[in-house]
Amino acid sequence: MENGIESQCEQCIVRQFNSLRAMSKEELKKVSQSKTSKTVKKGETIFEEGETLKGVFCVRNGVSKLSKLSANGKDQTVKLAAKGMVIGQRSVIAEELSNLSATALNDMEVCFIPKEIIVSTLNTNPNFTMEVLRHMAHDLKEADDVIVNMSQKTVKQRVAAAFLYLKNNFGEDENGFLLLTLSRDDIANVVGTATESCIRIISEFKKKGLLKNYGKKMGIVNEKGLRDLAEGY
Amino acid sequence: MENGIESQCEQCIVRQFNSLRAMSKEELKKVSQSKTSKTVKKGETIFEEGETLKGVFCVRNGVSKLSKLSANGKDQTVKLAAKGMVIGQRSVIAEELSNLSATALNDMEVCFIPKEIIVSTLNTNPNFTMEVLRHMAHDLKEADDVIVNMSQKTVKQRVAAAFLYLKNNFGEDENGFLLLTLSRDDIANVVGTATESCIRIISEFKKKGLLKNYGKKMGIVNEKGLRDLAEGY
DNA sequence: ATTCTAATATGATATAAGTCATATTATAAG
DNA sequence: CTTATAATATGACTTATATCATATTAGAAT
Repeated sequence: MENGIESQCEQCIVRQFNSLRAMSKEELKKVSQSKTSKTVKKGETIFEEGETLKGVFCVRNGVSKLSKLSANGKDQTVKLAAKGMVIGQRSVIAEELSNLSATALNDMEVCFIPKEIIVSTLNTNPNFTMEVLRHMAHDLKEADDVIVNMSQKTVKQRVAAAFLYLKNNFGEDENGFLLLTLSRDDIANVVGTATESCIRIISEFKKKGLLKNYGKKMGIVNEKGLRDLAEGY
Repeated sequence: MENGIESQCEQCIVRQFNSLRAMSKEELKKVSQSKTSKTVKKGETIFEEGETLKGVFCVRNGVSKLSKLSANGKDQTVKLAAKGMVIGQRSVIAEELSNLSATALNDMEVCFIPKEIIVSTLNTNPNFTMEVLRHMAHDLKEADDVIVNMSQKTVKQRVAAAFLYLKNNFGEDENGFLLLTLSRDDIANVVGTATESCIRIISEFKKKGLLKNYGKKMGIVNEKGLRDLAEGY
């Protein structure tokens, strides 16, 4: 849709971090031709649980949560997708309805890539297929870890782990504040707890000198302390 | 190792249920030649968390739990692998240490398939690769569901769901008893709860006419009741 | 049978964490 | 600037579930 220099996937830096890097020049050209860029405002959804996806989305900017509504009406965030990640792959590959919703946690720029291109590349380029498979294997391992954390760690440990995760995956600025700013409610949905519990624990962590904040921005003060807390008791 | 008629993978029925069905006749012949069958007694481990797997295991008989030790020393079962399932694939594909341990929940027969054959087939047979990818995509979806259940459902709901899962995946005999008999402790590890809590809830379910037992064998009496319980309140 | 050990059962208690209520503070909208 | 609305904070209370203790029962070993 857009036609700036960034619209050529061949030159897109973001691609280096996902399975698209295993595509050939010609395949990338096709992707470039058929892809559409779009902006998604904070809070808007990219796709919904139960939808049939017509393609995958490559995150160029911003962060999306992948979440699922539970029977009791609460939203559980299963994964956060940052710049460079491709979302919707699983449903396209399995040819199933999406099991997750994708919602922008801040303003985003995403590229939509029609599933036909993904499927045909999977059928013709074994390197690409293997790369996708490796990514999926990695995602599966991470999901296993989340299962164990959910069932075996206390809410306090999970909140501590969540902040370490945010630092490791999204980084911090020169003053030690996390680049990804989430509301308490968003964090609660990642951790799988009530918003009030999340707020209480964050307050406690601030009092204990583990976390700091400057307005909405949160920062880690004592990383080792957080890690100790997240691991054992 | 063994040489009965069953040792020819080409004829093995079990194969129909896993990704090996996408292999060609010649590939299966190679698998037949290099595979080894072995029996694993109840309680023995097939592989341990942190091990480098030299291949994958195809379950011919019995059931294995795939579990991970949490920091507090408790064992969390992430998945149960029944007849026909291939375990260890994820680690072989990602070329990583295994993130899970596999332990026999009853006496098992498994075939070991060296990773070289798996890797070379992945590199040469796109059908096989796609089949493995589809399986992995399915596993990932299931893992997402487990994450949501773990964080959003009560222990009671999860116990109810576990019995429904056992019925759906392992079946029941003519008298309505589950074919897979697990100890309370095993069930507790699947559900992610304390053994005592698990025992208590099962007792309650028996009193309420949801479950029955005959010695160690457990059976579902009121499936709808269990389902209602597992879903909402 | 008899003994030993593991599995199941149940009570008592402590505690983590959810829920409901109500402030207080930010941020957006007019 | 003022008002409205959303986000954060904290208190009070309830409940689910873990933990510790102790029976009871079943299964294995001798």
